[in-house]
Amino acid sequence: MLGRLRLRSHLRLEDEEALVALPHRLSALDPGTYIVREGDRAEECCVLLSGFVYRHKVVADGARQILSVHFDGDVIDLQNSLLRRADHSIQALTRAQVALVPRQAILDLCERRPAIAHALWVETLVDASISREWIANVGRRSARQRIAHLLCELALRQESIGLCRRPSCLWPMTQEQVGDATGLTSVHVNRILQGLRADRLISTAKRTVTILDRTDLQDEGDFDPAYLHLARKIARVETKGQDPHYGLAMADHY
Amino acid sequence: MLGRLRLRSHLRLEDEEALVALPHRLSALDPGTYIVREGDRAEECCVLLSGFVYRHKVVADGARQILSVHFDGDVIDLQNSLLRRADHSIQALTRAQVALVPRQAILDLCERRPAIAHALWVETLVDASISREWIANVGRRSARQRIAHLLCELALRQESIGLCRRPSCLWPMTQEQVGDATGLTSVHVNRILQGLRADRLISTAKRTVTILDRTDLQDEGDFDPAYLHLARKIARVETKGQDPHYGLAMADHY
DNA sequence: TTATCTGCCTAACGTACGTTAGAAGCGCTA
DNA sequence: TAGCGCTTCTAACGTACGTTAGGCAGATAA
Repeated sequence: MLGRLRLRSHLRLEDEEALVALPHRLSALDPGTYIVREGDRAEECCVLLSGFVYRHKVVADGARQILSVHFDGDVIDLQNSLLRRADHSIQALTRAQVALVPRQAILDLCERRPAIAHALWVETLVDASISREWIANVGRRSARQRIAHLLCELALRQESIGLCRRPSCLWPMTQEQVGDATGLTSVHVNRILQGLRADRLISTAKRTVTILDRTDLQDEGDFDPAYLHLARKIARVETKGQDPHYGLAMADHY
Repeated sequence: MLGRLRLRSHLRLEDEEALVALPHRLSALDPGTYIVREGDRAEECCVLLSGFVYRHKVVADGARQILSVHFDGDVIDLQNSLLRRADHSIQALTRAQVALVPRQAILDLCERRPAIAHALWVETLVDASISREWIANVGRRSARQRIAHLLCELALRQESIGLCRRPSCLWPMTQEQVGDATGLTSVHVNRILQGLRADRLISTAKRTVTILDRTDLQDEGDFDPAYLHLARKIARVETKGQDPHYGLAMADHY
């Protein structure tokens, strides 16, 4: 189960056993629960087993900025646990299950097994790459582009781990949360989403989006998946429009 | 000289010698020169010895978003060289000197010396932390806050490595570049800078800013230096208002 | 000196967003 | 079935920005 932390680096030896053997405790979280609060000194590192969580910061006037959204298998706070003082909060978006690993255990493991250190490092680099794309998204794109881009990212990331099947994906965010992720207000998010629906780009059902025209939506959102550093295989599948369980990722980096 | 890559992690043993011994070649760059272009497959990793560089992305309509600004001692593309395919460009802002290290040499060194791997990892984590702060800056703060925040960040980071002395710091960016970093237009940047000058918060001379009231500017910009993960020593000096050469950093994470 | 460039600055005008406030719908629970 | 809370949606109005289009000053060069 913990092995599901699916390190994407396919440098997988019997290092995997060492990972599964890490001491940890499981925890189930209700929506809205804080996993880490800005300013905390984290002693444990958190691996997300199921559900959605997001990171966020709060600025001067109380406005919130969502920094990233995570789901099954993501290691969600290497950042906070290695740098010690958390510079942002992490909160459950849906009901979620996490495994908490003592940070020292991870550090020791990294020291003993360079391959694992490398794999985790790569995870944080991809995470940073996504952050950079978000800077560009929020800084230089129109509201419609921002939301289309976010939709494409979440859909593709979910597909890459087999969390959803092709035209549809999970979309547990409220419009207010979408606004917090894109630097908009919920009112404006509503306007834009209606526009995307009217233009037959997406349709929404309860906690789910269906992307009616992938190519068009990617164009609308100026979305180029390169920044996700997914495997070539995924990219190929994408163009062929098949519908398997993907279950792999990350081949670009070696 | 290369030893100046001053890894901030003060976990410094004779690992330092191994770092200095890395094979590398030096290169001098004119302003505007590209070090890496989005989409490149980088074979070398770049350490900035002197001068300013910035990372950026270009979005659909040709607008540019600056993602970060770097100066002396920063390792500026671990990201691009470890993930192989560059997801953003890196460009010289001023005349600059860089050392180029073959990426394989770095990987080998990391494998042999976990302490170095750890130190570099921490660098990338701090880099990611700064990116997250920029998301919040660009997504949820007003134009005035964004610019004040950027000023505070660059000033403090320069001080932390002894690049400038207290009230003033280097400011080699044009107003257009400030706009590209904050998601604004150069016209509006000009308006805001004039406002900050009128309010006696800053004054500018050629390629230099003087921060007339640090506390006020930090308040204006909603700036809390925690996300830079600098040493406690710096934070202390800051409140006492002394004026030494700082020359250290990064103590939070162990 | 004039020429050219780049960066700074100004002004008039336009608009993609935000703000406020509330209604309508949808699931809970009782 | 009523009641509650949350989310979606609507509408009128306001504004912090962007856009366009220059003019001006300081550098560098011929």
